[in-house]
Parts: sequence; structure tokens; C-alpha cells
Amino acid sequence: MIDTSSAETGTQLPLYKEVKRLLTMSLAEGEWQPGVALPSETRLGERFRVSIGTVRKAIDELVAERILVRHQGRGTYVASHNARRTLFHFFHIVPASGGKEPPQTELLSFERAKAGANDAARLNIAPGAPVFRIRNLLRLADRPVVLDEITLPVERFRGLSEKMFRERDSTIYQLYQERYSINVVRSAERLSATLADRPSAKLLQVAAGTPLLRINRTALTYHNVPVELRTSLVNTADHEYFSDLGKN
Amino acid sequence: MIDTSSAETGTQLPLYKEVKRLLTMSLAEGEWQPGVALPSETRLGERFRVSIGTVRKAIDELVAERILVRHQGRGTYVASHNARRTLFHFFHIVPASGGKEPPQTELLSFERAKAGANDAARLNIAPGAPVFRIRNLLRLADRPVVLDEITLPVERFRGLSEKMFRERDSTIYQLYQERYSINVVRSAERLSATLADRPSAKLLQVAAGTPLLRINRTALTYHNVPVELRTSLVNTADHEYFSDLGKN
DNA sequence: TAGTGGTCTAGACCACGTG
DNA sequence: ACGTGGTCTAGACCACTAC
Repeated sequence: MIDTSSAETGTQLPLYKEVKRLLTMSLAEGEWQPGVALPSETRLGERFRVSIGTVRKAIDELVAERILVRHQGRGTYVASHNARRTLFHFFHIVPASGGKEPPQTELLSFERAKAGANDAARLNIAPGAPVFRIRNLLRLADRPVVLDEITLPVERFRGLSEKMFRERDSTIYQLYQERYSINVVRSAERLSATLADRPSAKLLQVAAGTPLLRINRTALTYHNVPVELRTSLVNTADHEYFSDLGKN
Repeated sequence: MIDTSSAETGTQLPLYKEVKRLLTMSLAEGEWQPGVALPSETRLGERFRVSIGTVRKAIDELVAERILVRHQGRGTYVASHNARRTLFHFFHIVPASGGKEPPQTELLSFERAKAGANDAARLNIAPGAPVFRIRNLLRLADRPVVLDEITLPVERFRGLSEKMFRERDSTIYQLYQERYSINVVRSAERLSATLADRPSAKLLQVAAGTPLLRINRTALTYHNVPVELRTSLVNTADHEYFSDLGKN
């Protein structure tokens, strides 16, 4: 049995919450890599000295948070960033009529810069700390629709190169995962409306002054640690941002 | 024991899913009103002839969907539309800096109209069927920020009057709930960017041509039945739409 | 004190995937 | 045939609320 009492606070954590915490810590430390199976529930129960029901309750919550995936008969897996998952959970732009489709990405620029006060605060790094700034143009049905600007702390992404971005044959979050063992598990987004400036307008092939949707995203890994900022400008003439809170 | 086998399909539904379906049906039929406690888990187990664990699993899912609320030591309640819940789960506009606050609503107009093809399809009613169309101006910190246009099928809201809208001292969803026993449990929203036309600009006190965020919401009740359409125009100069999928 | 939901356990059986 | 997760049960004890 695990000790769930805290001498400092006197608080009593439920056992399954403690198990969940331990599982999340092991995940954050990379004990189990994305795409591979965890030990069986029976074994995890033995490891943590709890019943299988308690393990299941902990896993239930991690599955609800899309950190783990269960497959009956096979095992429980660390959620992996394949194209399908990224499209489904992290790409919210849909055609005004018709189904969702994966975007084609074109790398526009890759630079080093210093974090401004705002970005630094959101990334929880020091103001002026070095960051990578990557700009991408996303096409849907061969038409430019989204202009992305990604900000990454150099500290977490040492050695990241333009080549890696240009030559990747996977999604960006897959790149983070494979090269840096950084697993994006959640994102928070703030949306506003703005007008296209000249350079953006040209890239999106619209008139300057066209209304655009601006999305400010913070991507988070385990324990809600921010790892990436992304600002997207979206031409919503033929596409929309889909938000379905409550389901999914 | 409930029969969960289906002669037609041969499909085997888990018992707790069947219990969940029966609970949802009772909720939709108004057997338990919002704000009141359901029978205890023990009694529900007796009623459906299942163990308490199975009842709990069914309730777990309804709680996750925010249809029920558990209170330890008191009971399980039908989620009620108070100001707090509406603000938290159905109002996604937040100040660019600062915390969320409830909006002040001013009724602009209340009319009867016929549903266009689009609205009819979204509301699952016949094209040309009568609808109410209500327009509201929402203020935050005494500044106009949101312009709402609500479309309601007359069929579901017979006898709805301008007076009821003007003199309500509760939220709109509370009105639906109390007067028509219609409980909005979920919403799906599609966002795009647009430009303020003259009348909207005047009401929102911005220049014509200012970029605005447009939100197309479909509000759903039990079994995902659509009951309300709402188009919001938001001045995002000092406010943003907050979307946190994955949590909440 | 009684009743409620919250946690934890232990075990049986089923459905699914792999060999 | 075997191991995995999925379902269902039964019971014990705890924490909280109301009276």
C-alpha cells in the first residue's frame, strides 16, 4: 500500500489519484515511450500494491485526458502523435461544408530570436531567452488557408534545425515527440478577429484588409507544462474553426 | 437484470450503457427536474436490478457530460442552469487580460419569422416553419461587446413572449428550463472572422469595417437534439474567445 | 444517528487480439 | 490457448451532510 497521507498538509489523497500521479511521472520521464504498451493492469497493480480496480480508475482518467489509449485484448498504450490524432485533436479548421482533411505544410522561415515579455511569460522562460521562430503556410485542397507562427524555447529544443522541419515526413508534434521526447497532450486556444496585413494577405492570396481569424495556442505537455506557442491566421472565407466542448 | 440483447442487430450493449440510456430518457421526460436529487444509487440499483457499481458507472458518464452533478453526503442532482454554470460552460468570451465576468443583456428585438433552409436543417425542422428571432446586446464592464441573434423553433417554445425575455431575472437557458422544461446540456460552435456592417458597428460602437468574431452556435438538449441557434458577433478588441479542449 | 456519495478491494466472467 | 482489457458483482469502510 502506498502512503497517501501528507505530513505537511494533513490532506488525504485518494489512492487512485496517487497512482495516476505516479503513472504521469513515469510518462513524463519517458519510462514508457509513445506507441508502446504499458505493463498490464495486473502488473501495475502489483507494482503499486493496489487492486486492479484502483489502477483502472487511474488509467480511466488518463484515457479521458487522451494521454493513454486502451485496446481491448492488446494492452494500454501511450498516445502517439500520428497524423490522425493531430488532425482530430489539435487541428480545428474545417471546411464550411464538407469533412475535415489534413493540411499540406510549406515552411516559410526558420529563425532564432529572443523571447519577448509576453511569450516568455506564456512559455514560463526568462524574458530575452532564445527561441526558435518558425513560420508555415498551410494549404487545404491546394488553397492557402492558414498562416502559422510557431515559437519554441531553444532550451527544450536544442539542435533543432530548419532541415528537420523541412524534411520531416510526419506531423510537427510527432517531430517533437521523436526527436525531443516532448509529448504534447493538450492545448489551450484564444481566438480573436483581425485584418490581414500586406504580407499575410499576399501569402493567403486575399486582399489586404480581409478579416482573418487569429488563434493563439499554447501547447502543453504532462503536468500542464507549456512547450510551444503558435499564432495562426486563418482565412475563414471557406473554412471555420470548430469547437465542440462537452463532447470529445 | 435488464435485457441488453437486441434481436434485430444481435449487438450486445453493456449493462451500464443501458442504465445510462434509461436515466437519460427519464431526464428527457422530466421525471427528475433540474436542481432536485435523483434517487440514491442504492435505490437506482434496485430499480434497474443492477449492482450499485453499474449504476455508478452510468452516472459517472452523465457527470462527465455535465448532465448530473454529485454532492457527497447529499445526493446526485440534475444539473441546473444557474448564472454560474452558464457563464462557465456556455459563455466563452473573456477579457484579453483579467477574469471572466457575467454579461449584461439588453433586448433589442423580438420577432416571428420563417426558418430558412439553413436554419431549418440545423434545427431539424421543416423549411419555412415558424421561428422566434431574438436579438440581444451584451455588455461587459458597461461596454457593448457581443451582438446575439437567437433563433428558436416556435413549435418547442409555444407562447414565448417578448415580455418573458425582457423581464427575466435569470439566464436565457434558465428561462428555457423553467418555462419549457428544455434543458440545454451541450453546444457546438463554429467560428469565423467577418467585418462589421453599419447597423452592427453602431450597436457595438465601433467603426464599420472593424473585424469581428462570428460564432455560430447550436445548443443541444438530451440525445443531442438541437433546440436553439445563436449567431454572435464579438468585438475582440479587448476580449477573446477561450477554447480549452481536453480539460473541462 | 442515519443516509448519501467516494474509495478500495477481490473475484468471476466476457470479448478481443495474438500466436 | 493465453493474456489483455471490459463488464459486473458484492461488500467493507470512509467522508460528508442533514437532522
